[in-house]
Amino acid sequence: MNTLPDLHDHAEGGGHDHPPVMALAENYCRKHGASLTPIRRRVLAELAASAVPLSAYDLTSRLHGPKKIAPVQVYRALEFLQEAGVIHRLATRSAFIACGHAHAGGETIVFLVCGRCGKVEEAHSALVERGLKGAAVASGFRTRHSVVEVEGDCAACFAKLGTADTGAQ
Amino acid sequence: MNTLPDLHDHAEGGGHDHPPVMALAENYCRKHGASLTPIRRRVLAELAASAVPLSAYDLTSRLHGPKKIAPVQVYRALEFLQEAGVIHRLATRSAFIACGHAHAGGETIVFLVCGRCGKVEEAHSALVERGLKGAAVASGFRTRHSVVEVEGDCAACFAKLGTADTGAQ
DNA sequence: CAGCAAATTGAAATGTGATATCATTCAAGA
DNA sequence: TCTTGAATGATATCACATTTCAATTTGCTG
Repeated sequence: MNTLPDLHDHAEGGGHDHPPVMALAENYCRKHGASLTPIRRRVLAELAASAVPLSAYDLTSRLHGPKKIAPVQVYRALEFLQEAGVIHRLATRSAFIACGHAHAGGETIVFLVCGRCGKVEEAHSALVERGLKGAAVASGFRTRHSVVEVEGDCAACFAKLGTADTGAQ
Repeated sequence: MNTLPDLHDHAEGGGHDHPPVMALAENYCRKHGASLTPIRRRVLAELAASAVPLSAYDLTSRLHGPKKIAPVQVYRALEFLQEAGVIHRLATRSAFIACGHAHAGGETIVFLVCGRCGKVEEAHSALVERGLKGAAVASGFRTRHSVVEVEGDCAACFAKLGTADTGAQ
């Protein structure tokens, strides 16, 4: 029931050992002659281990171990990881999530963001793609990329709510 | 050619005298026993007169006349105007635009944001609505609201580009 | 190995976006 | 007039992001 096509959870199977997104990152590095340096690896690992999006400053505090890490360093890692396609930034939250799925280039991702527990799942929708394309064409607009973020209650949180407050509107 | 249905420009017809959005705001105030105070009016007027989205701090600097206005006051005005539905916030820009169209409640707006000139137009798409609804239903997600922002080149900027850089990918 | 260039990291400061708190002013109604 | 609620003014602070430049590491290439 939770394995519908085109719908992915961000819990990474609860794995905090070596989640698939790590392999994706390593592949990217191999292909591009880049390197998954300690900072980048740690940032990605924290994101992959988190059930919810983390802000750059969340990451900064989680990463201060023996050596102190400044925000700018976290931002640099985040930039790299975004280019590698293994993390996404949620504009509505100013926060980041790891993403273990390989994305076809240019495909628009629909982020379903739970306003209660903060969890995010990704979805794809051919209808949304076509709708966005249509809107762009209608105005002669040349799309570079699209941001689609839906805020609401995830299934789990919705179920936890009493029937009060849930029905109307 | 530029009057296709469901497609609106934000130039407000170049009007900086008494754009339609002012009338909308006044209507809202009448209906809600609220008042379009000087600060609110000035913020809205600046937004209505601007061809591009303005940040809260853009507005703050434009508004400091005889009396100095602090950011928090601008944010309060922005909050009020958002509730009135006469301005929108662009999450991808952290900036605000005035909007002279009456929006049906709950309708998702597609913002087409030009990365070159900064201008924004609004569009609506039944396909996008249906796609988002479908994605939500597939995951048992209860939508509160959706953010859809498309970044690219508007028709005018696209036309200005040489054929170089414009064709492929 | 020496020397160089490019990539990465470290460090400090600053810029930008948004909110919290509390005191003051102002307008409308009892 | 008194009171009350809305709006404003002022200050501080939090949160998010970038600029700048120096130091270090890495991987060649001679």
